[in-house]
Amino acid sequence: MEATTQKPHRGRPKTLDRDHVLQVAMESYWSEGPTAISINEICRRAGVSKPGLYREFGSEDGLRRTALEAYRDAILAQLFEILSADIPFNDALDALIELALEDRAKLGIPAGCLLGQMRQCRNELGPQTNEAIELMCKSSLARIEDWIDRAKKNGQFPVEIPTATAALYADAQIASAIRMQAEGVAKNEISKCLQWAFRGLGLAHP
Amino acid sequence: MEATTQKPHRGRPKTLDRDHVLQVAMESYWSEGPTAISINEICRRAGVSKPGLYREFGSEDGLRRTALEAYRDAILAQLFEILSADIPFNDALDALIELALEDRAKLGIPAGCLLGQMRQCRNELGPQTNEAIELMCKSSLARIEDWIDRAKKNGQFPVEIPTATAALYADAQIASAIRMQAEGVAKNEISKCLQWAFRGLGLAHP
DNA sequence: ATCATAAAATACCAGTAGGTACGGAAAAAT
DNA sequence: ATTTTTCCGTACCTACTGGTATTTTATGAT
Repeated sequence: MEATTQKPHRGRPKTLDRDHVLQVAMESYWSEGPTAISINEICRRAGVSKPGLYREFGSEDGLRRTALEAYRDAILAQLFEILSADIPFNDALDALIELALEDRAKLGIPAGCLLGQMRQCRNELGPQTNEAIELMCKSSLARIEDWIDRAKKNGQFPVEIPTATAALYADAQIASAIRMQAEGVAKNEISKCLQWAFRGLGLAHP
Repeated sequence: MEATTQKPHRGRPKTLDRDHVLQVAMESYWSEGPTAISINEICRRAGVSKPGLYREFGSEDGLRRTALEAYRDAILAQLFEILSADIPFNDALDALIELALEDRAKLGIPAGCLLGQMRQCRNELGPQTNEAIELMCKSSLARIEDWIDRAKKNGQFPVEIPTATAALYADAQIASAIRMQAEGVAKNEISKCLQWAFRGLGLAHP
């Protein structure tokens, strides 16, 4: 890449706000389901014309993929940060739980997890989106594995538990908590569930 | 109800095979997603005309609701049977795990859980379907609670754990296992996850 | 001033969605 | 034989889907 955001200084200047469209698309897919919103509706909500959107993202598949990448950068990044932080395992676990259970309404962001939603209707999504989903799932899992391996080295996680399976387990538990939260289950109940879940791994968690 | 399946003995005899249509609809919704299949496609697959289908089920919402009820009677019934069986808690747990992890491909039935799928895209479904979903979720949860309460009485489950939350937890764990299975995770890995999950409740499970 | 370029948006495309009006056909009742 | 009742399916409706051809407009380069 030589000149990414460089102005091409020729032709009609573009007025389409790419980031705004992406924000609208991400929130729409996130809050109402990745297959529940049409391109037309996104254009309406973002205040852009359809050809404009197609010029920018190529296709519905391209838009969904890019929206998912925006979700990764805006939301999943927080998760990744906790996972890679150099802090005690239990502290990270607490931070993860706090992140998963934060009050979405108060923050003005949708409930649930866009990646989780897309993961569950992969067959309804295009190849680009599917590729992005797979990449992100693998990346997330790898980060969790790395997190667990580091904890093992520091004697904060039982070494006899296979890392890969434990990562799968942790991922599932967090996803489960987020899903419960999106369904309206009380925060303290979800908290209890997470405690039980991680106690099963043989951790001493207050 | 006085004459439910009684032949009305008048007018043109119906040729539409209601059960066949329901079977097709259930499997289609189940394997490809409750919002991924159109009425037209179901008609094609079932070999019935659209007005015929509408005569029988009233609307798409009605068909989805009825298909979900068929799923309850055909599939969830097995779960309910285990939950209400008069057997030791750990035996029931084993049976549940076995049911959740049975080889779907070998049985010729789709992976995943139709109720779980519908639960997660409720906002895309109609009022009838939503009502059925809520009823089934509540009913399932009540059966799990009853199961746990019986185990408590027999000293097979720690009484200090609140039944309602434990039921929520158990439900989430089973759903999680089914989801993992549908994603292609190896059976023994899911089995390990379930072991950890239920060990967290303080049960002595081999 | 003119030309090349790139982005704008209207208006359109074929296909399909959920849903129905309607005339025909098969049975029982008259 | 005719009527009544019920179900059949073709053909159609409007609305909307993802996607695009086309013309207009705004800029920099000549």
